[in-house]
Parts: sequence; C-alpha cells; structure tokens
Amino acid sequence: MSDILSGLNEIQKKAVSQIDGPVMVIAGPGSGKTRVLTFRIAYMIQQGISPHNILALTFTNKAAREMKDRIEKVLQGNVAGLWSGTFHSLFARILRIEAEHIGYPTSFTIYDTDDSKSLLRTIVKELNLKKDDYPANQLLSRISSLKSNLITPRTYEQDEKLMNSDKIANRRAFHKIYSRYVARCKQAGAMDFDDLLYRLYELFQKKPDILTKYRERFKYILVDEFQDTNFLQYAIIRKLSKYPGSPKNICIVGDDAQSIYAFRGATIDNILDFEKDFKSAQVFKLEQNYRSTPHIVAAANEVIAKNRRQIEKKIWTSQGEGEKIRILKTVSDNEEGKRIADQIMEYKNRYHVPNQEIAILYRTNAQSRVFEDYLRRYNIPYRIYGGLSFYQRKEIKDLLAYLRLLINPSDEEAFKRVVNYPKRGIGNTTMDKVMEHRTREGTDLYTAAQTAPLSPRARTQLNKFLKVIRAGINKNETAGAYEAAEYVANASGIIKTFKDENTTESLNRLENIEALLNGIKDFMDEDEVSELGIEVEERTLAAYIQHIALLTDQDNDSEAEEKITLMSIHGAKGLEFDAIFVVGLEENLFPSFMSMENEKDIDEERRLFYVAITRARKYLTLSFSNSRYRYGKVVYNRPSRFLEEINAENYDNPNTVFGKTSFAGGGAETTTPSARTRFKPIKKKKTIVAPADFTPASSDEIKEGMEVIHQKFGKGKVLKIDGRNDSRVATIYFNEIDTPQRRIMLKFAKLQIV
DNA sequence: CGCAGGCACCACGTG
DNA sequence: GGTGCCTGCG
Repeated sequence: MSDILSGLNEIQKKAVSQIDGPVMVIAGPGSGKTRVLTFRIAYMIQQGISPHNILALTFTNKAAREMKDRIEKVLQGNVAGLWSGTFHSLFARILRIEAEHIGYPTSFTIYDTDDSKSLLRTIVKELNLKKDDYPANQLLSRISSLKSNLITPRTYEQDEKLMNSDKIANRRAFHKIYSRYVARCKQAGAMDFDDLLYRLYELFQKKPDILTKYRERFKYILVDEFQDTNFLQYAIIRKLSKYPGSPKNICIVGDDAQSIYAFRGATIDNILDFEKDFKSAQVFKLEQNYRSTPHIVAAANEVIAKNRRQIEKKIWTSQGEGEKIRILKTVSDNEEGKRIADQIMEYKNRYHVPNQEIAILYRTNAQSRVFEDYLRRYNIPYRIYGGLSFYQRKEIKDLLAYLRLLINPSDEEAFKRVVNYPKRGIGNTTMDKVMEHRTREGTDLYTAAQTAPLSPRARTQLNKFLKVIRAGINKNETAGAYEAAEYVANASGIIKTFKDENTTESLNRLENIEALLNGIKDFMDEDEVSELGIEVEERTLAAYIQHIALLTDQDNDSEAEEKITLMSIHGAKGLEFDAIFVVGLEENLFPSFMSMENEKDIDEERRLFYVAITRARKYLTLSFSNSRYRYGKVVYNRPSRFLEEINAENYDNPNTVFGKTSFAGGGAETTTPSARTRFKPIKKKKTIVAPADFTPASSDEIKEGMEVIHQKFGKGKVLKIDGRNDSRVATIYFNEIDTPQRRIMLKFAKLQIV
C-alpha cells in the first residue's frame, strides 16, 4: 500500500497521480477505469487530502459503494466524510439540508415518474383539455428536457419560438400545464427527478453564500461516466468547480463511445465542451483493454468506426487468440430462447463457465420472457434485472404512499393514491369536491381535506382516514419509523384486506408488505451502512423514503451469486461477464424502430451495441430471429445491420450473417470464413410468407409427400405423418431454415398446400 | 359509490 | 400480453 501506483500501466499511473488541476480521462471498455478512479482517490487521501474534501459522482449507488470498498481496502482504513454516490442521491442530500432556502420543507418527498404522470393527467383534466392531445408521457418528457436545459415556465413564456412551436403543433396549453405542474409540485412539497438537479442549481444561483460553502468543501471533484451527464448536471459541476480563484481540481472519466443516454438529455457535447471550459485540462486516454479476447476487441472497433463524430481512440489487447464470435439464427423468438439455453448448457459443461459469469442482454425488457421460460425448464438459476422491481409493486407503492404522507402530508399524489385504499367509501365525487375546495382556498390537498364541506357520510369516512395519518405522524415522532409503518399498515386496513382475501395472490402481497416492514426495521437498526451499503446521514423515515426513491436497478442484487444474469443492455453498463449473449439483433428491435428516422439515433443504438459486445471477456454470441411476437402479433424482421458491421473474420460462422447460407444439407454451420470477405448488405427479402396472403388448409387435408408452406418456417415437404385424429403429427423438412426437420402437431398447424 | 367488463394504448432505455 | 381508464349498471 506504500506504493499505490505500482501495478498500473504508464497512462493509468499518470491519470491517477495528476491530482491538481482539470483532468479528463477517456477510458475505453475494460481499460481499468474503475481501478484508476479508486486508486486516484486513494492516492489523494494518502497524499494528505481529507476525504471530507472529495466529491465523487457516479452513475449508480453500486458503483459508488464498490469504489468506496476498494478505497478502504487499498488504504486499510476508513474514508469517512467522502461523498460518493449518484448525482440524484447526493444532490438530494444537499437539498435536504438546505431546503428551506428555496421554499421547500426539509421533509420534501420525491415524485417518481408515475406520480409525475398522474399529476399531469390531473392537470390536463382540470384544464378541460383532451388527454389525447396532451399525453402524460410526452408532457413529462418535454418538461424533463426543459428543466434539464434550465428553461423555467417563465423563460418559456418569454421564448417566442417555443410558444410559437406549441401553437403550430396544436398544444397551445402546454405552457399552462408546465407552470401549473411546477406550482403543484412545489405546493405538495415534492420534487420530481429533474427537480433534484434543477432546484440545486437554483439554490446555488440564488444563495451565493451556500454555493461558497460547498465550493470550499468539495475542493476535489470526480465524475464517473461523464458521457452520460446532461447539460444541467454539467452546469452544476461547473458551478462547483469553475469560478475565479478556483483550484479547478476536477477529474472527469468517460468514454464518448459508450454514451447511451442521449434519450434523457445526456450529450457528448459535455465531453467536447470540457476541454473548452477547462483549457489547461490534461487528457489521458486509456486504450489498452484488459477484458476481452482479440476477436471481441476487433469487432468492437469495427462497429464503433461506423459512427461519425467521436474522440479518436482505438482499443487494443495483448491477449492471445480467443474464441470467435458465434451467431445464432432462429425462426422464432421461442426458438431463440431454446437455442440460447442449449448453448448455455454447452458453456457450462464444456468450458465450466459458472452461472454468474453468463449474461443474456437484450434491447428491451419485454424480451426476457422466453429466456426465463427455457432457463426454468432447464433448471438453470437466473436473475432478472429491470422490469418490475420490488418497490414498484402495487402493494408496496401503496404502503409507501402512506408513509410518504407521514413525513409530508401535502404530498398530493400519495394522498390521492391511498385516500380510498383500502376502500372506505371516498369515491370520485368526494374527491372532486375536495379538489375543488383546494383550488378555491389555494391550499394543499391535506388542508383542504380537513375543511371541505361534504356530506356527513363522506366526512366521517374521510376523517377516519385523516385520523390514521395524524396518528401515524405522531407515532413516527414518538415511537419511530418502524412502529409508525407497522401502525399504518394495520390501521389503514391494508393488512386486514389481504388476510381476509386469503388467496395465494393476496398472501404473497402480505409477505411483500412484511418484507417492506422488515426492510424499514433493518434500515433503522443499522448504525452505519444500510444493507445496500449506501451511506445515509440519518436514520429516519424521511431518509428511508428518499433512499428507496433513488435506488437504481443495479442496486438490488443481494442474491446475484450462482445465477445467470438477464438484463437490458442499458443495465449492463459497467459490468463484465465471461460469456455474453446479445439477443434480438433485428432491424426495428435493435436498432429500435424509434431510432430508424435519423442517423444520430442510429449512432446511439450503435454505441449501445458497442457497450453490449464489450461486456464479454471470452465468449460472445449474437442471435437474431426471423419472427417474434410483439403486442401479441407475429412480426417479421430482417437481421440487424449491426451484424454486418463486424468483419467476417471475427465470426465463427459468418455465412449466417452475410446472406449466402444455402441451408441445404441439414443446415450445418460448419463453414470456415473465407479470407477477408467484405460485407454485403442483405438485399434478398426472406421468403417467409406474409400473414396477409396466407390461407391455411384444414389439418385433414395434409398428406404425406405434400409441399406446404408454414407461417414461420416457410416452404417444406411433409415426410411422414403419424398418430391419428387429433394427435396426428407431421414430420416436415423445411429447407429454408437452420434446423430443417420439424415435427408439427397438425391440430394446431397453420399450413398452406402448395 | 363500487364493481365488472370492455376498451385503448402500450413499450426503448432511467434516477 | 398487461394495465389502467371509462362506462354503465346495481
């Protein structure tokens, strides 16, 4: 530990030891980025810099935790006082401390996307607008991007261009919705995700002395995954580090080639601007890849070379020969699931790759299902990341809504969510009255609920609800968070409802409620670090709620060991595995149909593909399917253009990609790559029949020796039919597909006779 | 006011 | 294939 620098390569050493002044580290995949970051902080502390003066911003809580653990190990001591975490969680921490300066209560709550959308829907309704003209999703993403670009409702109004574009686009009311949304969030004492950034910026802008306080504290700032920061995040970083007399000790680490969050406002302009903003910045490029074998590295370089506009670099490896990239071509998404499960078995048996070193990566979470099915069938343990997490379950969100009310009764979304849950006879009519009263009085919903004139019956019921909340608030203050939560879970009737229902479903929900209560207990009892390892300053219900709101997908992986990983490519950023399967490589899926319009979006998809393949250490498999289910319908897609962007010599079975496969002779894929075949675009449309002109024959018309067409498998010849009546099975040879011989249940088959 | 059943729309990715 | 919203009835 006396020499932290030993064991690093030359460039890494420089990136670690240059601690004064602005530094930009461009780090290719697998180039030891995390190592550099952790060693850099450890080195700083060893040089006598107080951890208290260091701010390290990462993308996930997990990354922050890992970093901290590793620093502690290197220094064999603690790093108390170091602030490391996500932008959102650290900024929320500052806002919690300074809330009163911007007119927020210390106990402000955080609206998640569902809350925001629900509020927007309410506002649209209040303004008597049609929800089809103002879909909540679009409104929210527009508002989010405005906030991220520091455009407030006021500056919006003064911007003729913006106002005009709304007129043209027939959404004149947008400005009204935006300002009302902002006002209502504030009135409810709530911040949405963007507010956690925007309000901090506002705080720094309005209160110079507070800004100074944090400037003096955070003398050294590090930002990980800088390519994924948006304009606002960078603006805050600049506020903290760029001012007259600033030491400008700022280090950003990133890789423009791995920028995959443009859709939420991230811009690689930030990387390009950094050098302009900090003219004296020293730039280090980490290009040696320690992770992957040569074919994978070569493929990555070939793919990313197709993008225009990027910082020049080329990753390289000194590793010897490794496996070539495999391709799987299948006829359906179902078969894709099966073939991949088969290959996983092969990896396990032949190469002894442990489960936790295997990952299946897809573009959209909806693709996970088939893989789940087959992994379960093969008894291979797996874990799915993303999709509905524990905290997104209905029963959990309901109880959390109650808890949110305990710390902030003004929280309008929480109030509406549970005022009539469990059912207590407070329906739309009553709530409309309360809402009207709220508008008339200009108060928050909670206050209005206490004074609104109502029918005696509604009043009694509403009072019962308010009483539970009041008692809960009281309990929280006197007895503590766990006791309050337990009280509310019972007094609200949630627990009773599930018990009474007494179905497997409801008992399962009850278990989840209990798990949540236990989670609160753990959180409160833990004295330093929560089970998730995220350092929190205080142990209160408010801190717990905030902590939950800011969890990231990668954070809940306590039992990841011994299991195969299934996740979206976005979720896989920063991770690595021995064996990677990138699935669903089809046009309209990956690249996504949303990106087909313009080159810029395709570039982002390509970077996503780049991220996907560079997760692999040794084995990489790419798969695509001719057809798959989407919205319950079969769709046919061509193979992804990205497949052709990898040079044939890096493929184990290149003919599968380059369209020359004859599929004759049993569809064997044993062809060796012929020299440096340059890729040809796949022009030939697949001979799969479109559903429109497809008229299946009835099953008893099918006879041996017939030529038939199958909706998915294409043309084939009936070799044999066995069984009788409903259990008749035809053995058919489909010469257009990979594994041509199939057995088809005639009862279900859709076959057209040629 | 509650509930059942029909429906539209959805879903690309996230703190 | 799922969810959340609307409608119409009891």
